[in-house]
Amino acid sequence: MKTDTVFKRAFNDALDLISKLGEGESLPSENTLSASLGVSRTTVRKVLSTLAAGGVVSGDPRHRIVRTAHDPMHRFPEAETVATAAQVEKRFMEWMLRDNARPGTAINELELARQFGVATTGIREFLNRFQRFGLIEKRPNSGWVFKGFTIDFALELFEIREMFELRSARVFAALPESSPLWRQIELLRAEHVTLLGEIEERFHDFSDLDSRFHRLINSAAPNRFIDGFYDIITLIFHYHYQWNKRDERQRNEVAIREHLSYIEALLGRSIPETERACRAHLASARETLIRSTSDKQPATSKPGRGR
Amino acid sequence: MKTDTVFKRAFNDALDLISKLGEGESLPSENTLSASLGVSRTTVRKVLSTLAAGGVVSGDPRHRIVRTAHDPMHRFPEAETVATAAQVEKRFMEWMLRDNARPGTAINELELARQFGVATTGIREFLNRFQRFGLIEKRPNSGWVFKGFTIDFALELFEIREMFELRSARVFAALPESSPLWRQIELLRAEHVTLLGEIEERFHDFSDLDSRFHRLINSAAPNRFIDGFYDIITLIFHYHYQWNKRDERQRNEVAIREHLSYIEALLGRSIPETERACRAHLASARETLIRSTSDKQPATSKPGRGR
DNA sequence: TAATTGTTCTTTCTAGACAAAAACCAACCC
DNA sequence: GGGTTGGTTTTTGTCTAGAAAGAACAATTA
Repeated sequence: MKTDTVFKRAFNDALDLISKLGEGESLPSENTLSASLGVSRTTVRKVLSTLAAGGVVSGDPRHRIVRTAHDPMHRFPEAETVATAAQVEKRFMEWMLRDNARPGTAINELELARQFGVATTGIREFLNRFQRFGLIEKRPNSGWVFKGFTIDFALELFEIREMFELRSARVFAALPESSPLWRQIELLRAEHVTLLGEIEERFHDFSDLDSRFHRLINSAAPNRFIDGFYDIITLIFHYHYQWNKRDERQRNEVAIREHLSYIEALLGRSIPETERACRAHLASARETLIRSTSDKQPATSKPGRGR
Repeated sequence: MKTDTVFKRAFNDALDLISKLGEGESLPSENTLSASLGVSRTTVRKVLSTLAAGGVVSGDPRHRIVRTAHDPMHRFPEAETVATAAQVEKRFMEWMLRDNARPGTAINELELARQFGVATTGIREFLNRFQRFGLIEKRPNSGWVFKGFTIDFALELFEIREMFELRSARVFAALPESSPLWRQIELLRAEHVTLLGEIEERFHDFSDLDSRFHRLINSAAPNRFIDGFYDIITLIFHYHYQWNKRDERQRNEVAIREHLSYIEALLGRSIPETERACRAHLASARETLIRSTSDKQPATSKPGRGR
């Protein structure tokens, strides 16, 4: 059966929305709500009827009115608002990065399903999508092998990343003056400067800024395969940095400064300067990642199930 | 329920194997058969008991003997020996490339399942794996959109392909004399020369040779992401050329000659020469692909299901 | 008549079931 | 005692089912 996480998240969002409205104010139409909550009208109607049943909005469908803006119904817990698929991703990344799974470990669909509390279908679907990240491999009729979050993985990842990023940076630096990207990168520079000023409190915010910066560079000449590759980078870094807090503030400060020289070089329209700054930044990012790879020997227990 | 395609293929292979043995000869052990048929011993035992029931081999398990080497039991039809997943791939590629699906077409899991005669699960699994090929895109809770086998796709594909192949070719040309790859590429050159001599009859064999050649180049410095990208190339070309027979003989002849100059350049250890030959080959391959892309306008009907 | 709500139909997501295939363990045997 | 076969257990591949979410169509209201 499908979970109703979409409904629950929409319901919570609707409560937020209502609390911004005053008491006695009228609600927007179902279509408008559908757009602002990002769900279908069917779900909006379910939310509205739940709200009406709880006495938060008044009855007339043509003219719904907010009854109690504050102290409304209780929200659904955060955990119930994420789809199974998303939860599987989170739990798997946790298993892999935080629990430091050994290279060569056999992945058992059934066991993971039990461990994560979902059906095997959900695990299979995730593993199939995750395959492209190069960290697992399938043995037909047998199962999956975890190849390990190793130095090799980091090196291969960064070899491609450097090729792609240099290519995009060169294109970016050669962009015509009329390109709207110049304005966007100046805005991003400002964001970097601001964040640097408040680095002590806000260093966690760098992760998102980093992703947006690199994706902006790539947007100079869009290529779906490069975009797809950046999904890998983003996912790995997102989870990796969530569980590797060592020197986080300092690492991020260094990275921001590297970004700033990189941006300066781009704004200076100098391709050699850009390349230098880009290479320097990627080299230090690579070092950070390598330092935390679990480069143990492959598990001594039978690797997978050989025939 | 699981299909028994593994058993049926193993059974057919076992018949082939037996026909190579004489009548009265004794069969290898279950373990040996398991290795040579590429299935588990469980499946081997099922095959053996079927064979015994059909009177093809004698009874004593410790010493099985071939009864009738020729005129044995009837083989299972080819179609029953391929797993559902593989059939879905074939049918989908057919739908996409041969039936020339329009860019923007919504992909309906249920409809495809009905059309292909499999359960929706099979379709979902395929689509999830196929997503990385950059030809489809997912709308959560809604469905998939086919982005089209367009000129843009071909251009983006070849931009990456050129980056990867030039990188690998440069590494290859700089390989030490002691590398075993030099011997391998000489063997491949010989295969090219042979095929060129018999091009009139054997031009279909080029597809496989092409794939092996490019994968050899890439093996000079293995990178899982490049390997993964070559899976895309291989799949696209495999199916594409199966349904685009126009000028096939001539196209392949040209490609073989290009490969040969490419190989000569590599054997000459000349990086500039190698780059030139590599670029020339990829440019003509790109032209071929572009010429056959379905570059129609996106379908005018609602693209996907917007909210 | 254009936007809004009501109703119905379709499709996606997830659980659950079950045979096929693999893996494991025990007995056997020159 | 290492290889071989006989049972048993575990896991994978695929189908079916059913509620949630989306989409389409009809009715209604201003």
